[in-house]
Amino acid sequence: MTVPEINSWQSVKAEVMRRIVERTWLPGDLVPNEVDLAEEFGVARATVNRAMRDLADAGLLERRRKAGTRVALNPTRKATLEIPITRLEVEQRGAIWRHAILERKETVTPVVVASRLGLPTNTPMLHVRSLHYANNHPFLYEDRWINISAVKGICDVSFQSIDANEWLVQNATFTRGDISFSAANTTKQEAELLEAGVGAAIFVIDRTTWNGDIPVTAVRLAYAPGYRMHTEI
Amino acid sequence: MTVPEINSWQSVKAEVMRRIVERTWLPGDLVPNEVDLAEEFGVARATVNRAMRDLADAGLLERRRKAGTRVALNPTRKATLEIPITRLEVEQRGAIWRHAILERKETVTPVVVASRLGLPTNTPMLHVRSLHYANNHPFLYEDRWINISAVKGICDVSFQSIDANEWLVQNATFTRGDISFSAANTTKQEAELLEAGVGAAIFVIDRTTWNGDIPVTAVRLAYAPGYRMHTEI
DNA sequence: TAGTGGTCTAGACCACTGT
DNA sequence: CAGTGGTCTAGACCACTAC
Repeated sequence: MTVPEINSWQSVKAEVMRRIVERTWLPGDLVPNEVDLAEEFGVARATVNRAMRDLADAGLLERRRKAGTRVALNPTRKATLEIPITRLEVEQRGAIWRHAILERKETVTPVVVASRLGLPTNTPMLHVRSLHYANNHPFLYEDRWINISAVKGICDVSFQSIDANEWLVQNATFTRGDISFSAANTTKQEAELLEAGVGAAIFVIDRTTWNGDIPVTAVRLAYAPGYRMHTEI
Repeated sequence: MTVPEINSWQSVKAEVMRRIVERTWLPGDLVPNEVDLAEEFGVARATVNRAMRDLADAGLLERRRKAGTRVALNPTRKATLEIPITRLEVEQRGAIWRHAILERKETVTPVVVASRLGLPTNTPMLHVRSLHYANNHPFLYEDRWINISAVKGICDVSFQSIDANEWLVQNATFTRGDISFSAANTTKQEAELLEAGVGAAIFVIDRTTWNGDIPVTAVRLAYAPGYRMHTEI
């Protein structure tokens, strides 16, 4: 027998995947329950469970109590994106990172930001605009609003030597966030800052984060033209 | 006692998260090992393990054998993106989906596609270009190359009533894929197809998938202006 | 109401890696 | 070498839900 032995949850996962890929189990099919699979593979049910849960998380299986486990009809594959700190992202590309503060002002929430964060319009906020460079070329334009009362000590930070994202990540943990990705044409201002043509297509990330129910920060990240976000599934 | 009882991996996770958020454990700190936490919380070690593994997956903890578990210094939060089937994505927005095939041709691999897939340039491929509509407005322009020998029966499918992505998803499972997201200015052709201005910023997804080591398909998805991809973390 | 997945436990052994 | 996380087991009870 040259058949790989099944004795770990990873090998169970591989075998189940093989059956899906080779169409032994077709999309929509009900697959055997955990007890039967455990017996067939000669492992404990917990081991089968770990493998099946993993595959369900990946979107290849759909599981429901009592109804059992089915091969996903529309395997909505899930891709995991890492949201890195800009400095590290730049450095990982072998470039030298630096950043410059364009503006840093304590003010109250403008309407558009207030509604996005669910805050009253007179909430005191810190508004920081900055530009990140890779090897002295503009890399990212960051426009950030920070809820002062949610982040202790924020007013004493100059952000000259550390960027807002990195400081916040280390000093203001958040529990949940909202991210959207889109494409936009540069405005005149953005074009100048990013040293790009007016109207050039740029990749934009809008992110809002909360700590429990308290809004922490809302930020718009506009990447210089040519930026790609990459992942594997 | 108004303290929430700790008796499940979710409650362990919540308590550990609370300590991170409230800065009882600071970024970079070594946290107690699983045995100690299990004793403190009055649960089994497997339960603690499940919670800690979950937090490590989410990027809040860094774990290494022997070295122990630390609060992540740079919590690279991971966002999970669902890559849906276009028809479902359109229908979920309450719009009516339809699609049109612009071109469908069996040919050999052009150099640029061959190198991306790692195939010789004379490999027989199916080239499909199509346009997806939401409520009769252009929604997505899809330019796809399919490795004929990797997908049995592909040549008999007309893609008139079902789109290529959906057919492939159900008939040609893949084991891994490569996705990148970027922004681009429309070309003249794309602008006409998507009924947008020339140079409008569009959101682009490039995806390549393999089944084991065999390349299956490479596709470029160009979304009409205004498209946003959204997720939560 | 019964079948299925979800989870917990207590104990064990293993794999990796810092010292 | 020894400490830590990674995983497996056997058994148990629970939660959800299709029927």
